[in-house]
Amino acid sequence: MTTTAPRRRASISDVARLAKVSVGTVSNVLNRPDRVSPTTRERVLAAIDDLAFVPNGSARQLRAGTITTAGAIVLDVSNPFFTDVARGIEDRLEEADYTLMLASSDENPEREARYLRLFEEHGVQGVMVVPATPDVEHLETLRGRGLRVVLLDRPSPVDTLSSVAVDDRAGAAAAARHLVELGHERIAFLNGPHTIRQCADRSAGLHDALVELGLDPDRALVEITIPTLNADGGQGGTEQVLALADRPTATMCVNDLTALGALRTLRAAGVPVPSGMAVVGYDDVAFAGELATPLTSVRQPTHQLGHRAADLLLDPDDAVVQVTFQPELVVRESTTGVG
Amino acid sequence: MTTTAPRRRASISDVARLAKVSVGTVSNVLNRPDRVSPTTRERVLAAIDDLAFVPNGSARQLRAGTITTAGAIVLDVSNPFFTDVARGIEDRLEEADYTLMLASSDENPEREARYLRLFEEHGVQGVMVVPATPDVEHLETLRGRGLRVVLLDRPSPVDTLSSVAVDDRAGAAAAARHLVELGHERIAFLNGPHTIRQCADRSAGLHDALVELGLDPDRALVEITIPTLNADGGQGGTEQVLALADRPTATMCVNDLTALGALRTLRAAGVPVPSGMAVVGYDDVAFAGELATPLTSVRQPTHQLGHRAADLLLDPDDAVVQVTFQPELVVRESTTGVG
DNA sequence: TTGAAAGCGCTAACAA
DNA sequence: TTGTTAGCGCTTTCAA
Repeated sequence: MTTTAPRRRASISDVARLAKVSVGTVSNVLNRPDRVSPTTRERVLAAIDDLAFVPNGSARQLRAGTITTAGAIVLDVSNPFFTDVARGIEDRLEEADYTLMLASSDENPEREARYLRLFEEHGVQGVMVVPATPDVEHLETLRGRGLRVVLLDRPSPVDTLSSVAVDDRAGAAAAARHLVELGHERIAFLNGPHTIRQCADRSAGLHDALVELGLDPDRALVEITIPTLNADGGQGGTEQVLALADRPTATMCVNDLTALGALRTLRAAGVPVPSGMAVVGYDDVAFAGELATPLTSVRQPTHQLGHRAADLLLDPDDAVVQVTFQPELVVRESTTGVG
Repeated sequence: MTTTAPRRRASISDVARLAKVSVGTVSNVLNRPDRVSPTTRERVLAAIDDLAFVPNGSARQLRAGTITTAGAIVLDVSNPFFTDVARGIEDRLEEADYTLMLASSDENPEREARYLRLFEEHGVQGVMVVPATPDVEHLETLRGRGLRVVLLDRPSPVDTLSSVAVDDRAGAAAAARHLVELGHERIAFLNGPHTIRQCADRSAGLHDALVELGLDPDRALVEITIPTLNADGGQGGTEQVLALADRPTATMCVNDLTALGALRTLRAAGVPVPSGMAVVGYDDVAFAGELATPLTSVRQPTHQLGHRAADLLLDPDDAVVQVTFQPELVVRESTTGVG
């Protein structure tokens, strides 16, 4: 084929003119073909083909008011945890013939706001968001304006917003209990800022468990705040842990990417895992079990999380529902050693 | 705050009425604030705030004709290779204040077509796509209609389309040479269908290298086609390799996710790596170096790939440019053993 | 079965 | 500086 110079997109009236019918008829061919006689329909379809006509979505939407598109904002698209969740969302949306616009806030509230605005401007049916801040007032406002809003991976702090979450306190507590049972009495926790709810909750879960087990958290726990929740953050955090005067014997990581960085750093420093330092991750991503030292991690039902979120977004009753899943500790050699 | 019942979104004329100005003035406040006197501007902004007015993107776009949004379609959002590429795209787009709509074709041409259509309907500035088929005619057509099109991770077969790619033949050839130098004379290749260009090219690169080294590809190479280019595919493919009568001594995988599945399967079967079976991956994703057996892999400049693609999409001259990056073999223990 | 026309919300040209 | 108005491309009455 020859590529023609880009020219104005054909519109419905171009089609109408070529097919010698009215625009209304073209629209009917598009939307209610049975109302059009076979012969004219044929003629119109031929014209559409001829002009390579693609209906203008903006115009359609402007007229119709709403569309079958939903938006999702996660903290980091390069984190397998979030892409697995996105996959769950997509799978559910596809059943309903909806499409997903996916964006990444990078844990930055301004980026989150920017995408939220973009989505709203484009009239999405609703948004699923992993909030970058504890504050969800802007999301309540959005809901007040008629958009569906579902909080992702975060229990709703208000009863006007639906949410789908995993019990982060329980997950972190399970990990802590496991470490204490193995005899660890001093634990480092590489965590993100507490403005991210998951981080705050996991920290609280650790605290709770330590107290419950009769340990003094102020003494048993060293929380190190890392700037980014990925391998680089894990590396930087681990360097700090290794420099600590009274070095902990175990490191708990806020997610598996962070744990990956931690393992890498420990290996480079010649610290054996788990005998020199036990390591626990969070998320149980696909590669966790295949690492040099298979990683003990807290598994979350990612796909289900996304699937359920999309389900709520599509709920015809627009009910407000809070769903909480339970995580599961998966024990591997990074805490128990070979065997 | 109290959540009010969802009602009709405020429009520009609602704002105008409340602020006692014309719609034109409201539009000016929004788009050319300096043309409006401070007092009226104040009044309009107050009204905007009052009504929680958000301009309707569809209407704006319908009027303006185009928007600062670009679309990208990759084969699989859960593959770190593609999310890293997406990250590169986003970073470049953000500089230009563009936003990205990301979608995943799952290697399915129909899904690709569906998203392409969605993007076009929504008037995106352009699309960056990793095509699911060798055929790019539909993309040329799209370009003929005035959309920017950049082929991602795939050299353009035509001179009307820009592309950003990595030399897949060279990457595969380097891996093959490495294996042959280590003494392997029978190599399994877990590959996807040749309808995916990367798969076809990597296969060709392997062939080339073997011939060049004086080996008979028909004897030295066993290509096994896997249905999905992920860990599950790698597992299934490896099971087939292990069942082969004349078992190869090395397995080359079309990507690292596939290699992950291969390593898992080999471990479960008690086959030591690399002494029982050498393994090579492709992409050199973040975890490749941290696996139980650190993975030899072909590194690609993912972030650059995306960054450059977005760059071409935004090019004011709309020039047609074909960019090819060179990959780099990263040798680790999955081929050389401990040491 | 088909056509005519109103109008979705916005921008931009022009007038006042 | 502000207001008026045409029109972007489409869907949807209502009439013919």
